[in-house]
Amino acid sequence: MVVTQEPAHRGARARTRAAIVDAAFAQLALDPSATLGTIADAAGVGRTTLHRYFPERSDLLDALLEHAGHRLEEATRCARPEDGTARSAVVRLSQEYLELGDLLTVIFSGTIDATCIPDPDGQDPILALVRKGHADGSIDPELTDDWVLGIVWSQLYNAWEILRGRQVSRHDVVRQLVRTIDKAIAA
Amino acid sequence: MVVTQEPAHRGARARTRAAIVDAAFAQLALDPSATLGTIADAAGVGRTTLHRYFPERSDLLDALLEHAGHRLEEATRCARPEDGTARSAVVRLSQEYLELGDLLTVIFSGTIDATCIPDPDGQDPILALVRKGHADGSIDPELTDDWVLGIVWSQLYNAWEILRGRQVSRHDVVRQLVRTIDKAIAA
DNA sequence: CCACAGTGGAACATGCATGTTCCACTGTGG
DNA sequence: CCACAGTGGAACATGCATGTTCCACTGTGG
Repeated sequence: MVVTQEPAHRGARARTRAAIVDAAFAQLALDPSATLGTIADAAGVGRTTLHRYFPERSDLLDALLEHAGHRLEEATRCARPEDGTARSAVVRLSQEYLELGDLLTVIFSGTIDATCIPDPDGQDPILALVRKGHADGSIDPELTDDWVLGIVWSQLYNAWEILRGRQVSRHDVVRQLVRTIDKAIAA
Repeated sequence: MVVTQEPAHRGARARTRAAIVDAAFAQLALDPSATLGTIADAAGVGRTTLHRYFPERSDLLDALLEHAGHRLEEATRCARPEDGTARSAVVRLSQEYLELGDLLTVIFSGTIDATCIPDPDGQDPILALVRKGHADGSIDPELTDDWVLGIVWSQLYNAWEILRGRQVSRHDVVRQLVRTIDKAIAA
């Protein structure tokens, strides 16, 4: 019975790879110029092993980009962007994205270029919602699409920074994030 | 007639120094790990000259910190933080700070540590205003001091990014910045 | 016109991150 | 128990940013 390509070592390789990717997000969120050695240490693997999975730094960054793309897609799906007013969808989307944690910081800091993450639909899901919100009148017409997009991302960044820095309850941060974005973009 | 310590070369030295500091803000805003060579080029001086003014990278960063402190103080003074409600003062302060340009990006990105910039009064002027706003009821009591502070900084960062990236009128950006912060922090 | 401040290029030492190669070790599936 | 995938350390080459030294050049104030 043929299962997959690499029946035996698939588990180990996948686990090591995931550990490196996770550690990379964590370390690059702390410092965008984090060393490969630092990342390897954080992942609990040798630097040699890291290079075995990602021969060059850019290969690792590519992997982060791809991983980020999947996570964003998934989060977008969870937020059910089609339901209710566009404004309420933007708020729901923000909550989902907050779950992405360090990934937000890495995207926002420009360490990986999120504009290279095309949705399956081919465009930024938040931007699409903002346009819809301007059309259906649920989002402040005095604010441009770009500006509203910026509000969402910068508040997400802000929320995550507060969440990981000080000892604040996740619940309080989510409440304030939702409240802030909703107030700011409301028509 | 004794004027100052260095009558002749004061002008030249001061000008070169200022050019380096300005270029450093510009380049570090583009990339926090910008090379000293890049900064020297941008300043239109040789790398040797840069090292003559700032023997080590950290000396340059120290100078940026000090310069930022003065600019922030000046901007704070211009905003007349004592006038009107604390909320209106926060909005005025934001407008003044936006004038600081790349300095905002450099502070916000953590390239220089702004928490090391103590006001003459010994504390962050925005934070002081936020506390006052919570006391006088002009700022949303559902949002913590830290959160409101974060809103202001992240929106300033956002505003400056939009202003320097795309070709948008300063006027439109200021209008949206003021509107966004005012709406978000209003009680 | 001369002295001197200010400058920039060339050449160098140094440290450090990156990337590679090789080898010994470990654990697990057959 | 054996074969082999997976691993990590050691040792090395390389590139690049940093920091230093030295010297020739420029411009300006006296």
